[in-house]
Amino acid sequence: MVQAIYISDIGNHEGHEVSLNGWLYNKRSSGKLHFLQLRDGTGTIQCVMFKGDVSPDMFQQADHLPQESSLTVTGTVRADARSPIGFEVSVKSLTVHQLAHEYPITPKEHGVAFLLDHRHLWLRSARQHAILRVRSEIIGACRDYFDDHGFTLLDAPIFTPAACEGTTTLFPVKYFDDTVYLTQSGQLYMEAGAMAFGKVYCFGPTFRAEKSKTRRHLTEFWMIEPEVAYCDLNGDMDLAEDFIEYVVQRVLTKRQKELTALERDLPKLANIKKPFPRISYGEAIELLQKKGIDIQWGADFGGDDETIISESFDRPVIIHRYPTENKAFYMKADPENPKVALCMDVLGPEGYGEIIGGGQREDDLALLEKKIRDHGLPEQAFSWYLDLRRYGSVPHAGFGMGIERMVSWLTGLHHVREAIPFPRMLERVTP
RNA sequence: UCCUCGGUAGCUCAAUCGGCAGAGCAAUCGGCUGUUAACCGAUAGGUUGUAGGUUCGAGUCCCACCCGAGGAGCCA
Repeated sequence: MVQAIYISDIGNHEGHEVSLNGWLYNKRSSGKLHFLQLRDGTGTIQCVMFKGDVSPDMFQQADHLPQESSLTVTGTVRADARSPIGFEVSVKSLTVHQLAHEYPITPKEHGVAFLLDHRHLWLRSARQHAILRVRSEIIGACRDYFDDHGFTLLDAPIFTPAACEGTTTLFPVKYFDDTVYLTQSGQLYMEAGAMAFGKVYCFGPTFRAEKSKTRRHLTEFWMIEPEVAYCDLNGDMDLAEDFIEYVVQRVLTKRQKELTALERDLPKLANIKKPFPRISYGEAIELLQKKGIDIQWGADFGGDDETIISESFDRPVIIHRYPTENKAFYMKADPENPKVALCMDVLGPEGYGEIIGGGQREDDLALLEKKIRDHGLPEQAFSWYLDLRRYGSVPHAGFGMGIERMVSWLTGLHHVREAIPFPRMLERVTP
């Protein structure tokens, strides 16, 4: 019995006969030989079949293999300087598991709409493969970071009774005779967790029913949210900075092959090291004004404004202390200047926009009650949350990081839709 | 929700002023002993998003709707 191996492991089998289980990625023919590009999920390798080496039937069959047919190829591993991976397989026999129907995604150009309609097949292409392996590494790095720094994973619920922030649109779900909503953040639950465990994080899907139609938005995305008791805004920024540095450097080390395949500028990522520049909202406004932008204190940053700010630095920039007005009710006002909140955003470089948003939470019961009233929120729905301020309230802080935006930044994507296996967007929920 | 652009063969696109519906790739058949999005020859492939209207004649002009892409606002 010939040993079945993965293509990623091919280098350990030079000169030996092996079997490869996979799918036909592409095929070329030259009369008396066939070049079969076989992929198995770990890589792609060229399998060369000479007419004299196999039966006439097998050679004829190999000439009529549709793209993505499932195959087992048996042959001898041979070093070859012409191969991009250094090896080829000289085919001795071929088993066809299924002759694929005509495959819609050809090795030519396709439009985005067509590819998204065939997302379940698009995942097989080399570029998508590289992106999603980087995503997998990013998620692994995020979890390892928090696990190794004393955090406890505490899963937040997906069904929630009310808005976390009131302003953002939620997806209603029929829940027996009631209506509940798909979560838009696990934060409030993480605050409960921080009071119980000290340091916690959650990682799960998040839903926003905003009718956003931009390269940075999905209606369903994955967010990782740490929350730390006895932590202030500065501690929160320290955590975000250390966390991002770890994730970026780890992906750079372990997924260099994928990043190179995606033609990512590696030195730019290697440069992502602590400390990150930290500027206040007010300083960001001044920076924009100096660049000739007509913007006044109190205004929100638009996408273009964020890009201008982030392109002024060679690494992520932390912007802190935004105006309290228009910010979520749970954000703590700065005791030294109540017009601003102890919150922060981390903007990715190269115009990638907001990667992280977070800050210090309001820990005073009376102030929090007042803010809930001022925001017109149903006090009853937040009574459990207010308990956290009744029973041993302490300063605490946290943040949320959008996984897809991180993936987009690190892989250099133009749109977050490629950063998740099956994107959900306005007007697109299939496949 | 608003603004802009688009919808023609399975895919990517062309079709001049309103005048015969076209090409490349994929498919099918044939050729080639080193191809790298292989190449060469041939065959087949169409309700031009939908429904109205103008016209001798509409892929092309007008109206409505559907779908998609890009951007804005909002956010991670």
